[in-house]
Amino acid sequence: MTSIPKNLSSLADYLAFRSQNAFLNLSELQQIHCQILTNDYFHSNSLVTNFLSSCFRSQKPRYALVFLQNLTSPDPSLWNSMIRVSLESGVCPDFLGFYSGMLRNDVLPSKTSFSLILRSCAISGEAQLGEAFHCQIMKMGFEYDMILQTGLLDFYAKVGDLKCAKRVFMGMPRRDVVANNAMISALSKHGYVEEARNLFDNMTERNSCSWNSMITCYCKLGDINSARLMFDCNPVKDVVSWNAIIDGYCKSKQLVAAQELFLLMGSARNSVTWNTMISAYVQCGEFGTAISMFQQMQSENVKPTEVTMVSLLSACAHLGALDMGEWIHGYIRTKRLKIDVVLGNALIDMYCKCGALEAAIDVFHGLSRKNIFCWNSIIVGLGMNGRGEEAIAAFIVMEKEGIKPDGVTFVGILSGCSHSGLLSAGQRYFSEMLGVYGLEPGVEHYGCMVDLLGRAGYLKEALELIRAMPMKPNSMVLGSLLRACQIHKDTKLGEQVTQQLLELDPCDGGNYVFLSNLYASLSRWDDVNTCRKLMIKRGVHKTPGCSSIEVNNIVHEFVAGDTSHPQFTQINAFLDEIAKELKGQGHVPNTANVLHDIEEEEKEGAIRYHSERIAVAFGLMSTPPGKTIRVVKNLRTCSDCHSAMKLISNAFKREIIVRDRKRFHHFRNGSCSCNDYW
DNA sequence: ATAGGGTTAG
Repeated sequence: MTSIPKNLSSLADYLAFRSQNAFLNLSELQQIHCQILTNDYFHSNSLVTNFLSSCFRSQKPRYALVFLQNLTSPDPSLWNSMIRVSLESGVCPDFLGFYSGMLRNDVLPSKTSFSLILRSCAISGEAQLGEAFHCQIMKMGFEYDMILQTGLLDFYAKVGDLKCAKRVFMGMPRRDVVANNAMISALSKHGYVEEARNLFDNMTERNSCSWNSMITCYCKLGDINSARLMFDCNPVKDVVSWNAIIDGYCKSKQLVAAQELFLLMGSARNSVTWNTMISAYVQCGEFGTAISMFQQMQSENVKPTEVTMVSLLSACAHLGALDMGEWIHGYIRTKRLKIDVVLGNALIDMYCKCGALEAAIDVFHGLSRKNIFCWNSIIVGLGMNGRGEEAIAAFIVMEKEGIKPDGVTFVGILSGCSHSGLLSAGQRYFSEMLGVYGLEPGVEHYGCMVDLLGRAGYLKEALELIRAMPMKPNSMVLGSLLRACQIHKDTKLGEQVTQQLLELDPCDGGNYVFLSNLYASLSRWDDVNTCRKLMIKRGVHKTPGCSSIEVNNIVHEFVAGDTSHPQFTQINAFLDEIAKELKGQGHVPNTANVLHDIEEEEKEGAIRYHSERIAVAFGLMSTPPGKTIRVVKNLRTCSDCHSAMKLISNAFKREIIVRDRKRFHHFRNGSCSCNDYW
């Protein structure tokens, strides 16, 4: 390491260089601190600002506070720099700490200090705190100038307090473009397009931001045509205008139009443009396209950001692509991207949905701040993976930390109880929702309860609950009941429910298959035929079962009956070998039996097994012994495959994790984490 | 001052 320069200008250069390329450790920060103090630092505000910013970039914001507390100057400008730096860095904007630090050190906050603090409150959504500061500003008797007023206006606009925003706006003696623009965005946030448009039309001066605000305003309302008109009329188009209209097309599901504009932009695209497109593809389920867009983005030297990572992680979560998810996590670390609540949540969700619970828990504990999303993701994830008790334990800790649960939290808790068979706990939490937490149960919570009761065999109670519901049952609720009928072999009720379900959701192929299987189990072949014909008549197709497995960073997909995999012959031979092995262990295959599986796949061509079995066979033959096999399936796994998997996990001494449509099965040593209860 | 991101039951 080179020694730290002594004179001010080379110290500044050194600092800029070091802090950009590496984390500064504490001793290096201390040495630089000493150098600054031995120099005439009062005349080098920019150097100090640079130093403070280095502290933040090196993730040692507390050292910045140490630095400031050693100053004796009553001048608030360095403190203001600190707040500004903290705002820019986005790491723990502890503006409240800085404010009290100023007071503790007898530094009188200036008007600028308050403006900055208001911005911090606006960005972090601290509505109450910001209002308190507003009162403080009035008490201190500051003269209201444009900057302060615009700050207040922006604060109220950002926290969504339209009334106060209007009051500040009206009270302004003069309104410049900035103020008008802030007001437009406040109005647009509440959907008042006409008022916003009025203001816009009456403005004497408009800049690109004014136009862009109107574009997003129309986009938010779904009026893409008016948005496009604004875009076309905008004489000062910039990247933001393009990005806004592209996002507008994406949000209204017109990806072709979005792609067209995207291509037109050429090299004018920035990272936001790419992120917009990538997230749009992820949201449409076109994960492959999203990933190749990411590669293209890199080849065009546009820096991926935290937002890019969030979208990609979401794609991994859907695909169950753990290897790629881990690669992204590594990328985040090497590029030192900031793991904030949103990115943290995306990581937690990805690991949970890939069945890597320990990794999810590690990320969760590593977050310095956790919001309701993070808690919900870990609670839902634990429940989904059959760890209901731990989900409840997490819920209890969450409460202790003062985070208020919401509807999603209860979906996680209740479904977790259901997956783990915790009947009484589930019932208790359901009743506490309204009684203790003041949350009105929604149809999704009733759905969870029907599932919980039904699985435990309380079919009558489940039916009563559906009758007593304040809303109409949807297909999820009836589907839960149906599943319970199937498990507990109540064919009579099952038939009734299926009929209802068919009326409610005539396009869901799974329902027809269930009904057909139900009739078959009663040997009512005429009804089986009628049902099949009805399916054909209505043009309903059953989603084919599809399982994927990631081997050496390549996702292999298997569909029953599809022989296109290059190693088809070897896989098929290996499947026979497995079947022999299973037979030796006393497993009686029941694939010829159409009785009990809602979503049994067609047994076509040369492949006689469900897709998950093929994927597992491929995994066994192409990965080293002892490696965990992870398979993702789009439908629910059938009971025959389920019992086969248990035996395979034992015979081949492998942990097999199958994520089916609804939950995880962790097969190990001949048993499954779901306790055969799914 | 304007653009891009996350959790939900069968």
